[in-house]
Amino acid sequence: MSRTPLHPTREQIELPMVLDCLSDPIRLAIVYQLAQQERVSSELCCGDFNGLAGKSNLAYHFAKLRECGVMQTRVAGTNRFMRLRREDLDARFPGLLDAVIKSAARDAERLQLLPEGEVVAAD
Amino acid sequence: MSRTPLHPTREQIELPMVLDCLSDPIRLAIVYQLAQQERVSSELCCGDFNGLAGKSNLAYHFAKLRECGVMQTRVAGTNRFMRLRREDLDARFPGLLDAVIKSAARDAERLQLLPEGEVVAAD
DNA sequence: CCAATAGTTCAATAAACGTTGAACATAGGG
DNA sequence: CCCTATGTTCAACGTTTATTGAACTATTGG
Repeated sequence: MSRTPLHPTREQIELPMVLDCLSDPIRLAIVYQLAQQERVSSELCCGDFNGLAGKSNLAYHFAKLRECGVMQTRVAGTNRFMRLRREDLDARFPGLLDAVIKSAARDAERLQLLPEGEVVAAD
Repeated sequence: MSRTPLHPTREQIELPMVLDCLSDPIRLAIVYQLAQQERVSSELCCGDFNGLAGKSNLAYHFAKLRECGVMQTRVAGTNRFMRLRREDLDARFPGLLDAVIKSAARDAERLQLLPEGEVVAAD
């Protein structure tokens, strides 16, 4: 349980897999929160998403996001820190991630993107 | 079988549904071919996609693309003509469709986007 | 060393999905 | 009016998916 898990190389990232990842509401919320976090260039760990679903369900979605190349996991002690693979995604699919995040942000309430009554500063 | 089928309004189009639509290789290929056709501002009918899958399978995917608001179907005689709902999609999710189409175009071979050995002129 | 914390893995379940072929509906041409 | 071409609908199927709780692993702090 200790080694950092496997991630696909940039070239192995496939468009349909990424779109499928982003099409799930829970995974979209995870990605959205990771994107918010990019602004302060820091990472989030599993526990930060506990509002979205149960632990084992989250682990399932994390694995999918990892396997599809959407995010990266770094192991540190008992924590896993994750971040978007922004560079790789932008290189493979220019403009895609931004379009998805922006579209999601517009529909944030409808999509229940934030766990509790969290508020995000406007751009 | 004669009336033009139901389509969601622009506002009813949901991001996760659209992403899910585009995440299926056959549907992505359909959308890709429709996007190519936009250049000559004309439509395609069901038969034009026969290279991608069997008829009933295609009908299934067409229905999904319609229900999710990705494309529109117009009935004319024994034919159904379809086109992308470009304006609606661009209004709801700016830049998304273009990013997907462009990314798909880059990986056209890998994704087997064109039925037979078809060739598309470069941009 | 023990207990608590942080996550993963596994097995089980129900629902959704993609694919198939057969039957059906409709319109148009001889 | 029939025959054909074009698509849709339906039932069946096997597969994949998301979700759950329980068991497990690993690390840290006392």
